[in-house]
Amino acid sequence: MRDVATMAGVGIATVSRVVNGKPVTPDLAERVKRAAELLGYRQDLTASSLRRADRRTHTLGLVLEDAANPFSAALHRAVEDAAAEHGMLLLAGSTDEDPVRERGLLKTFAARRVDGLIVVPTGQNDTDLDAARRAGTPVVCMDRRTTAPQVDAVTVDNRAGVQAAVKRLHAAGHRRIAFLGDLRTIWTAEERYAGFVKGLAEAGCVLHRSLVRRDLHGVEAAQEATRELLALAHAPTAFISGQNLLTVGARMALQELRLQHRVALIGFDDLPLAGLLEPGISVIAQDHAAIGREAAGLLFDRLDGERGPARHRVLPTRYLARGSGEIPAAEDR
Amino acid sequence: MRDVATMAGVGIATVSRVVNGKPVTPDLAERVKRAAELLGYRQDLTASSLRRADRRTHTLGLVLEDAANPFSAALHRAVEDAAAEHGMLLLAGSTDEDPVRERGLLKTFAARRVDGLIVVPTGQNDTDLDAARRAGTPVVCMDRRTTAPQVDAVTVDNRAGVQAAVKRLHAAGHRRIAFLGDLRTIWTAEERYAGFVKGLAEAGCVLHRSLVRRDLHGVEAAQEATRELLALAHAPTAFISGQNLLTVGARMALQELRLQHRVALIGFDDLPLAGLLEPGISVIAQDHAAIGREAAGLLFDRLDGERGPARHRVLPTRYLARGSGEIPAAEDR
DNA sequence: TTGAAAGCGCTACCAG
DNA sequence: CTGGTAGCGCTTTCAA
Repeated sequence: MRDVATMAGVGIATVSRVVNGKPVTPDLAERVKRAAELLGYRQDLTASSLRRADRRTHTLGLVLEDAANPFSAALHRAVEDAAAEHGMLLLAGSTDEDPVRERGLLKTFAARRVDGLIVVPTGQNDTDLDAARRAGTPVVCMDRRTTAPQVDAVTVDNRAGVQAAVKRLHAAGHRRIAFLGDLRTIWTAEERYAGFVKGLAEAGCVLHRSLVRRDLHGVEAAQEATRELLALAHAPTAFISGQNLLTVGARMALQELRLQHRVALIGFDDLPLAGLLEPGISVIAQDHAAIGREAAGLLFDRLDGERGPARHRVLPTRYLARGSGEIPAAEDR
Repeated sequence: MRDVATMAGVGIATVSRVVNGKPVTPDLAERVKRAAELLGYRQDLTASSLRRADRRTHTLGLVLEDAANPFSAALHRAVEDAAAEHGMLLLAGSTDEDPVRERGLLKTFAARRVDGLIVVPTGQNDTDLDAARRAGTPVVCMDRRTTAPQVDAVTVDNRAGVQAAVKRLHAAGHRRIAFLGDLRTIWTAEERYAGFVKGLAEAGCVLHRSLVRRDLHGVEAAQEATRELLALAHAPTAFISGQNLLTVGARMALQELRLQHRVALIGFDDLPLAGLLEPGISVIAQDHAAIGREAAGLLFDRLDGERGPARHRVLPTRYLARGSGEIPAAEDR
């Protein structure tokens, strides 16, 4: 920049003004631009934000469960688009539900002075989230809640979604409904299970503890659990799966045993291609784009100075009937 | 940091040494740490990299086609893991195949002084990639090649993959094979088409221009094209689809017409759940993790000082027979 | 081993 | 409107 100033025969401050589009005599501006071009000048945003009064880096930190999971990917893209509208870029990282990794990400994001954080929290690090916020970095939780104060969250109505699904299954005659749940440390896993319990209770249906399998993580765990449940003397006639990979595992087990047309299955969160299966997988779908957009919105509020207590936006789920959730209970069994 | 120094009664340089783990008398180090703790000191990596001799930001720029696409997501995660091993973080953005967006991303990544770039290039910005490299930022292309010099690339053997698929279909009696291709600006789309042409030629099979549909982008375009092809007087008995979303669209059209068991389909790139469909979708699969890992490896080489000409790593594809590619040609038609 | 001081590239302030 | 100058938080000489 100094070189550009020298070459253009102007002060260094003028170059800065030109680069930042502040009012400068056209003649000078032209000279500066030419010099910048000739010298191959490249603006340095890191130095700029260091000196700038607001110290903004125009960077957001995004903490996901696993960037490779289609669910996380959809959130990522939604946040990216919202961020781009505000001229912000995303630093992203995956936790794999490991609080140590989460902590590491939060720390390095903080050290890089991100303007804000959007986090899918593991649920075992609430103090770190609070610490980040106290240090001046607004934090918004996405997909899950947290207990940290002044940390906003946007989630879907997990309980209501599962509850409605249970009612449907009950109405179709199912009395032995199994539940597959993700790690109990995950907020949504607990919420969805709560919805399951509530749904059964409202339907006046018995909750068979032997048909509940929680703390399952990943396709294979669900597949194995489903196999085991189906081998039971009084096997379930329907399954509710609390996460997308678990749904895949459950369906794989069902197809292994050629039971996909006889045993009902409703999954939480949609899957690509779910509609092309025979029968299609019925799901409790969430609007990923809306979740990400809303989370970004809450964050930008905070960046604009909002100082109130934690806000919690709850988005509705939508049931997509594709067949697997519409299988009636077999007469006997 | 100055405050910490004052409080600990040491020089500011000593605090820097402690923070960076350089040798300091244990007694002093202890005092510094305590002061830092008390004052809630948080390291500022942006300022640090500004002053540091190597000027490294420990940040990589990742330019994807669409962060929400499972393919991009898998690459993202693979690169993230490799980056994390080297203590690097990822700035990521999507181009949607728009060279203007790509250019914008490259520019802002450069302004943020990323240490290196891993790019899935739109193919319409090769000069910008070269410009980045000339400015001192090593660039590696992932999934696609580029003509820019000294820009490494890691791709799969697209031609060989499609070629082998064509041969399989031909051996199964297919003589009217359709091809669905993505935007022709995309390098892989052209390569895959080249493989299609070569495969037909080697099999001594006629290339029916009317069965080739290129420049398709997204599920719906492929669905519509597939419908049209199937409505032809001499409809194809088999389809090869050159991209994952196109495969989905093709399969949707096939199922609409209940032809999924009669018309063969082979897709390029695997899809989640593809194995659960009836029939399963046979695909030419690529190892996303390997692609990402390899790309990161090439980049770290460059960061370690490698100055040679562009290197191009070609990874093999693997054919996954799941049924849809094993459907023989109907006797008549 | 330590501390003082210079300065990374930039913006903010102030005097002209 | 413009240029000089101070200084963002840090690392790196360099001398003690």
